[in-house]
Amino acid sequence: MKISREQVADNRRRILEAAGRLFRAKGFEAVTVADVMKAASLTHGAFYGHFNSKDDLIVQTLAHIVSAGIPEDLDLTRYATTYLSESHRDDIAGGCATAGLAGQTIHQSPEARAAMTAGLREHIERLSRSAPGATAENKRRAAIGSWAAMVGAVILARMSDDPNLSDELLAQTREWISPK
Amino acid sequence: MKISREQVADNRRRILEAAGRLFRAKGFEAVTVADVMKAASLTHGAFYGHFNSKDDLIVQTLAHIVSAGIPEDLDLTRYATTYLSESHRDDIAGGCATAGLAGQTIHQSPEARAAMTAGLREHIERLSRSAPGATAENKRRAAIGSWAAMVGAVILARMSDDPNLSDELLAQTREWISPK
DNA sequence: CGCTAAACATGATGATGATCATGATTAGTA
DNA sequence: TACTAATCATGATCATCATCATGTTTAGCG
Repeated sequence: MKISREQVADNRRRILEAAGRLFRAKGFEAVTVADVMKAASLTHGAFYGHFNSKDDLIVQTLAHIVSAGIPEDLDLTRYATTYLSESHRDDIAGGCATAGLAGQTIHQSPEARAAMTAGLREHIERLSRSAPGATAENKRRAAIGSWAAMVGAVILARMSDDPNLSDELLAQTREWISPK
Repeated sequence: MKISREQVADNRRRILEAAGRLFRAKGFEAVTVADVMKAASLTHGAFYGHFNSKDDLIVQTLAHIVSAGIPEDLDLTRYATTYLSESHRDDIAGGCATAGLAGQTIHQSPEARAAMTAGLREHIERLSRSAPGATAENKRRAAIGSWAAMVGAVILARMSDDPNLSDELLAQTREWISPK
C-alpha cells in the first residue's frame, strides 16, 4: 500500500519522535530499530525507506530533538528551577536531550557529535542573554557554569538509587547556582 | 593449566583494570567480554571462572574503580583545577569514572547504580571537608554544586567536536567555580 | 482511466557477541 | 608421590539485531 505525501511526512515525524523518547529513556544501544518502528506504529521493514542506517537515525534524531524545544526568551534563574526539578529528573524520555544523551554521544559518530555540539552552542548563547553579570563575558561565564552544573546535577540525580541523595543533589545545586 | 593463587588474583585484578579502562573509553555496550579478556591477556573462555556474567563484571568494575583513587585530603579548588584540565578531559580511559560512566549507569542494573551511588556519596563527603563555607551545610552545598559543575563540564567538553568550545567549557567552569 | 514507482509489510540473511561444553594442565594437598 | 579440583584455552551454541529481498498496494501523474 502506498501512502499519501502527508502520511509519509507524518510517519517520519513519528519515527523521529519515538526514537527521541526511546533513546533518552534507554540509550542508543539498548534501543533496536524494531523498537522504534513499533513505537511509531510501523514495522521494521519500513525503516530503510526513511533512513540509511541506525547511525543515520541517531544523527537525524539528535538534530531534531536539539533544535526544538528551547524557549526563545528564558530567564536563567527560572529555567534552572525548572531544569533542576524532580519532575524533570523523572521525565527522562521527555526531558533535556543533553542531560539524557551527552554522555552517550561522546562515543557516537562525528555527525552525531556535530549535531549535539550545534545544539550546545546555541543553548549556551541563549542562556548567556539572560544570565546575570555586568559584561558579556561575565554573562557567558555564568551561562556556561550554570549549564554545566545543571546537566551534571540531573545526570547524578538520575543515577543515584537513593531518593534522598537524588533530591538533595537537585536542591543543593539549585541553591548553589542562584546566589552566584 | 592451573594457575597459582597469586596468579589468579592478579588475573582478576587485570580483568577489572582492563574493563575499567575499556568501559570508560567506549561505554558498557560497545565493549565485549572478549575485548576485556584480550586486554587482560586472557581468552574469553576464562571469563566465567571469574564472573557470573557481563552484568556482574560491570558491577564489580564499578565498585573497583569507584572505591579507588580518591585522595584522602584534597583541596577543592586545586582538585577542580586538575579535574577541569584539558589533560583530564582527554584521558577518558583513565579519568574520573563518574564523568565517564554516570550517564550510562542510569540504564544499568540496580546493583551497578548502587555501586556508583556509594562512590558518589563518599566523594561528596570527601569534597565537603575541604569546601569553602562557614557552616557544614554551606560546605556541603559548595561541594555538591561544584561537583555537579565539574562532572557536567567534563561531559560536555568531551562531547563537543569543536576544540575551542571544548576548551572554553573547561576554562569558564573553572573560573565560575572558584570565585564562590 | 491506466501506469509506475513509492511506501510499507513480511520474511530472510549474516554478523556479532554472550554464554556454555569440553579438555588439558598443574597447583595445592593428603 | 599420587590425587583432586581449579583455571584457562578452544571451540561450539543460541539469541539478538541490523540490514536486505521480495511482494503488495495504491497515490499521483499523464
